[in-house]
Amino acid sequence: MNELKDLTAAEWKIMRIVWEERKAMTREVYTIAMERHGWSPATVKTLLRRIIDKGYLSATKIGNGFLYRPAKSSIAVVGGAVRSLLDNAVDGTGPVLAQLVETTPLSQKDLDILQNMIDQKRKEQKP
Amino acid sequence: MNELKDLTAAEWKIMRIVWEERKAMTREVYTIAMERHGWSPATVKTLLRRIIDKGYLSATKIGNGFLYRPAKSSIAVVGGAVRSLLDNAVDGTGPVLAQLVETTPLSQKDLDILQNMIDQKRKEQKP
DNA sequence: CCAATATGTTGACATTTGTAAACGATTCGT
DNA sequence: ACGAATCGTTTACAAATGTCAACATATTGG
Repeated sequence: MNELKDLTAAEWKIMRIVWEERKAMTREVYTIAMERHGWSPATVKTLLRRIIDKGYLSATKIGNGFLYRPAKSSIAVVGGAVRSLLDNAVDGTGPVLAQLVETTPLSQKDLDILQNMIDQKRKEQKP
Repeated sequence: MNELKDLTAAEWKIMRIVWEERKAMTREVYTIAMERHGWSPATVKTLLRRIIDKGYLSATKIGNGFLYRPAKSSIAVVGGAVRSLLDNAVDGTGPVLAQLVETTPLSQKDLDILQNMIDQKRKEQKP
């Protein structure tokens, strides 16, 4: 319902940290962001606030500050972003997905999952 | 070699038009952009110049103006953008790809292409 | 050849994004 | 209870992006 504004490049990096930690306080986030991107605590604080505003993180007050947790799974958000990019694929999503599968390292298990997904899709299409 | 700067949202829309037309002059592009997004010719001109600067379009002078053509295929550019997004998928690319296949409408042909890609991947993995 | 038309270029301006310091409120250690 | 450490909030500012008008120039129809 709520129109989610897209994440910016810097915001993605912060989201990734929170997704990895599953939940984290400001301190945790900016410690990691410091090592990983050399960002100052102030920068991280600003980004966290903006992400909250966009609705990708939820925060609950704990003691001094907040505990942040993802408002949506990374699969959902990344998947959504990718899907919106795929709309730019003039030659169709098929070829792009193929190129992706081709150039991405996938485990045997990943391949099985994809295989199943495709088989199922096929059935649904022939009722 | 040349570090391509990312396209912005508005630039993607212009690129899509040129990819569709395969080649086009300014007039063509902004006529379509006008219908599709309500953009003024001036806006389109600016965007075209910026995209040229970023290296996603090449232009050859023809008569009064320029003939633009994509410097790279949409599959390559879109694929690249998607791959870079997938790096944000904490849970692994496998699940995201699965979710994508699941939620994207795919033609029978698309499914075949994917099927092939997967079969091939499997072979490569069992030497 | 000249007026009408179409193009590229330049300049502009509001908004968003990247990056961060400073300040005031809050909490914690002792 | 009080000073030290921490947090969130406010403010700032340069760069990038979204949008576009004006102008000088090139092209073309008559």
